[in-house]
Amino acid sequence: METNRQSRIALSALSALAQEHRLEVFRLLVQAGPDGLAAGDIAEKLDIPSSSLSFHLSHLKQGGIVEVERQGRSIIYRADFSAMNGLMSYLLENCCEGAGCNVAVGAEPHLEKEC
Amino acid sequence: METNRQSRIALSALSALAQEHRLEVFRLLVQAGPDGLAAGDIAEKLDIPSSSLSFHLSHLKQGGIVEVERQGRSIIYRADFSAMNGLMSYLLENCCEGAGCNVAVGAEPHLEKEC
DNA sequence: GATTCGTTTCCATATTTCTAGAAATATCGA
DNA sequence: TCGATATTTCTAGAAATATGGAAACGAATC
Repeated sequence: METNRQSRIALSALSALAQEHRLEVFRLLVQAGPDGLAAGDIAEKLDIPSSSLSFHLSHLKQGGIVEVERQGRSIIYRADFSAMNGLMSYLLENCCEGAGCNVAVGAEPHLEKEC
Repeated sequence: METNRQSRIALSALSALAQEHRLEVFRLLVQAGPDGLAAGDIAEKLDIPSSSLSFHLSHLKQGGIVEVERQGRSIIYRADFSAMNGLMSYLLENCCEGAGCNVAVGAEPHLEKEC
């Protein structure tokens, strides 16, 4: 089984997102945008015990899809959009064997692409 | 914890992808395009025992990211690109609180979007 | 209707992941 | 330095997931 670097990265990003709490956290961070959110704010908004949240945040960090920065006593988490791009590219790599197919691909309906 | 329909769908798609074998299978199907691949072909290409592969294929089907069709004795699997679009939209919903931010989003570098 | 082929289901086992309280760590203000 | 605040690490038990051989199944062929 070939487990190259790229697939390990994609796998850890996907595993990071594939959990109820973490998916909620990530979407919250997407919505928060560049300002991000402190761990405590996330815990409060989603009503998750801090130790559980910390477990999940470290998964998201490990998965490379959030960025972390200490700010005083707080620790700020931010969604990493470029990692999302990378993940998508990997998933759709060599789509349709490079044949000029008409499969719609993109984040929004109007973002279609021949691949 | 709000577990609505959309988040359950996204979660099952993500869990489907978040496994080494299944990620490989999905990418193989993406590359195969609209023709898809028979279960046996996948098993052979990836060298996975048929019972294990069947377990994983049913996960991918359950996750809604592949389509299935019987064709004679074979069972053909195909990547479901529209499900991928839906997943992406959900993940990036209300990005940056609707503020005109400049976060790059899309499957490929040139597919950027203000969200 | 018996046989072969492709695939799935069943099963027990092995492994991974999740949970949250308690304790530890780091930062700040008085 | 002390106390309050914010967060992480440690822990072990519970729950979920992965594995692959054997048996069962359905569709085609003889």
